[in-house]
Amino acid sequence: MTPPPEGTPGRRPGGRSARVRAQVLEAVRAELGEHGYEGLTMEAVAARAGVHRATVYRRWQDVGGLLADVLDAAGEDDWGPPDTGSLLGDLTALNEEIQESLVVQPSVPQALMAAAFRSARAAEAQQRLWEDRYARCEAVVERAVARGELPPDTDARELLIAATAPLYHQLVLLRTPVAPRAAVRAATAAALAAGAGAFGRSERGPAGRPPAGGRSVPG
Amino acid sequence: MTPPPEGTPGRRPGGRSARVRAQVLEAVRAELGEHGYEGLTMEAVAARAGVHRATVYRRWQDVGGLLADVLDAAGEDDWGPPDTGSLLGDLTALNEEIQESLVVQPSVPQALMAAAFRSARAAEAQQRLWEDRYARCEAVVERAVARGELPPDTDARELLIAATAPLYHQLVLLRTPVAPRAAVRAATAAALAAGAGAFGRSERGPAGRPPAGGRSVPG
DNA sequence: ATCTTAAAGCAACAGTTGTCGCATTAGTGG
DNA sequence: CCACTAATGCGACAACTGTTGCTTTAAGAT
Repeated sequence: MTPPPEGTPGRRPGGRSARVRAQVLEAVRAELGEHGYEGLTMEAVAARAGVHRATVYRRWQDVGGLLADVLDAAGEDDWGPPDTGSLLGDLTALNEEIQESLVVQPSVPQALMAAAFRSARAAEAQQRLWEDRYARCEAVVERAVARGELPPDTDARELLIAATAPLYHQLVLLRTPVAPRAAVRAATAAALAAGAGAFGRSERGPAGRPPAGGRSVPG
Repeated sequence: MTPPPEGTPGRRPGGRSARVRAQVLEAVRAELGEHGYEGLTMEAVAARAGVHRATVYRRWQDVGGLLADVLDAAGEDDWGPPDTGSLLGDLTALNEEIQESLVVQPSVPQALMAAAFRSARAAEAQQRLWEDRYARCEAVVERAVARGELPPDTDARELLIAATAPLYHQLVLLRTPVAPRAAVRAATAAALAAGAGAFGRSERGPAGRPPAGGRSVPG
């Protein structure tokens, strides 16, 4: 979050302010990568950024503010979901990406989730990021529907959550090591349920129609 | 966690120590209920328990230690999963319990999960609690298998995680309001996938019936 | 170039947090 | 009832955290 709204007249988005912001955000990421969330202090960030403590406090208030800014910056990339040609392939690849980002130690995403518990501002930023990511992933479902792999009234969000939630649950909440094939397993289960109409938008459960096309599982 | 192992000779588990512990743990729960996790300070807990600050620091070290003790105490109850007579009913009822405990504000379970991010000791205690709860829930799957609702080689833990993860994901991580029928939806999807053999312990995916339609995925 | 003024630097300060040595209390065993 | 000592109470203290007023720097405009 850039405290001074960038467009306001009288502001100075150029030169130093921008430089300081970049230095500080970079320092935050570096500290997160080295010491994780617990090790993240305003003091260390300021020192690493080569900036005075008071400056960091004034612009970002607290650790939550710093992370909120990092989160917002993270949402500005051009990430898109994998496109492998099949629903199961897409979901599996997506899960593998998720798994990879969560198992590295220390994991920046993990740290950001932790931060969301401590700071309301970080929580809001985190929510925006989730929303953005899941929205982009809806393309996966739309393609599957277009291919005839899924019923047209499939609730994309619900399917995506069902597919990805187990990995987050185990790696973030349960903190359990996951089996190597966990990504495929979760993707398979979700795809299977979706094919059977479990995520139809109509209030009725699994539709009466037979699961359309698509092999349900790889070899 | 009770720092002095209860059985050690020379210790004094009776009278005052036990009383102080009870007062402090009760104070922690009360503070959690009133101010949530962020509002939980050693100072406030000590004051509420009518105990000196130094005592709390000495016995529990930090906030994480306090919550670890609360978590361990929580695992000593006689909770068991619902038994409704069907797999879908059990999973749905379970999800509704979960949902209920997570939506009340402030939610003690949420606070405990938040704590697990901050303190290694709390994280370990949390892990023990999860393990205990999921282990107890395996009864649900065993009953379903006995009824013939599920293939005998169903991996109970995987099924349970698939069924419950979406709710945790939305309520804890995404912090999104969930549809009233979310509990049933997630339970249905998991039960459906499980019935099709998606959680079989053999390495092959869904077993039993051939993939419906048999059409190959374009790609 | 020069002026104006956001924004950063600086240092002193108050509030909070965690630690420590010592005095006091109260279980426990004789 | 008494002696022993683990555990708590107490208060002083250092370290850390965040705030504030003032000074200095440098971006942007004339």
